[in-house]
Amino acid sequence: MPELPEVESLRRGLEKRIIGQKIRRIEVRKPKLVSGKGNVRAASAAKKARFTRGLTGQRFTAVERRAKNLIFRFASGKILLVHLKMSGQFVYKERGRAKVMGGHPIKISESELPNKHTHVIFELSRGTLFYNDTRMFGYLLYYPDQASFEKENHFAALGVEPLSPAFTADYLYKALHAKKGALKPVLMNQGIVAGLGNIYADEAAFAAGIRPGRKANTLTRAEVLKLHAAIKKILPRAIRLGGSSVISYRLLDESRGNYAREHKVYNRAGEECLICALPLKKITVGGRTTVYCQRCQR
DNA sequence: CCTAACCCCTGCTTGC
DNA sequence: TGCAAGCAGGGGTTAG
Repeated sequence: MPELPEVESLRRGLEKRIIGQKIRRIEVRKPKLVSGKGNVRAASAAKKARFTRGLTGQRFTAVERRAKNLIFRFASGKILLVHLKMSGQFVYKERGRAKVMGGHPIKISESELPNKHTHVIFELSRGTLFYNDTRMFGYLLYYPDQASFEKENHFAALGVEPLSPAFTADYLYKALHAKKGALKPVLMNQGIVAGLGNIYADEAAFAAGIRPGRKANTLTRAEVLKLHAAIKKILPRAIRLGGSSVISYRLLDESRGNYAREHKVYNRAGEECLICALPLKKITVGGRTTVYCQRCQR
């Protein structure tokens, strides 16, 4: 489940590989994924044609990230917005043999693509970009220009970027104290902090020594400071390691991110707490599987 | 104003 | 061993 560090890692890989390249051909195998919300089957064919026509021949100029969204910009001003949701992934394969780019040899994948989970294929100048998505919750949205992108205002409900200066301990304190519910749903609320998901919410809560189920408005100033510092420390570390590869998340070259091996609680229910050795407890908070240490987290 | 439930979808896990 | 039901999960939407 790609969260901010995974999407950011992917963004960096995409930036390195595809900027400057042109889209030669597009094959949309699952029109639903490029049809936006409220899609009716009848509208899908038209949306697919619009998507394909609109982006064929376009040259990539930038790859940006907002929360867990990827924003591809083109020389013409056109825009492609992608959300990977649960299982979306991009894989890029350079045509021909491995060659050195940016000082690193490109890893040639062993897997065969396209496969049954490949829903959109972008043939680029020098290679092929595959969009795979097992659960098909993800989507790719095409905007003909900046104006239409802004008009749709897809990011209207998003809160601050946790790695931006706007995300201060004070901001977090106020947000937490404005809520009556548990801590974890607040951390995962994209309208408050944009980009945290199940993994990093649990990891941050552990690092701060706070139970995910604690009422958000009972956190002290000191606790919020620790939580804020934990988020500011964990996310860059995870990005540096390429994110957490659990389930289907892979980097652009299909390699795995290395942050999963540093998880202290996520996916470790029943295993020993790395601090006190007590078995980690698994509960549900806000409808999400949650793991924490009953002794180290208060 | 909030929270809980539902939904989208497939693959893995569990239980019989 | 096989199969069906259950579950997971981001996040938008709907119901309560």
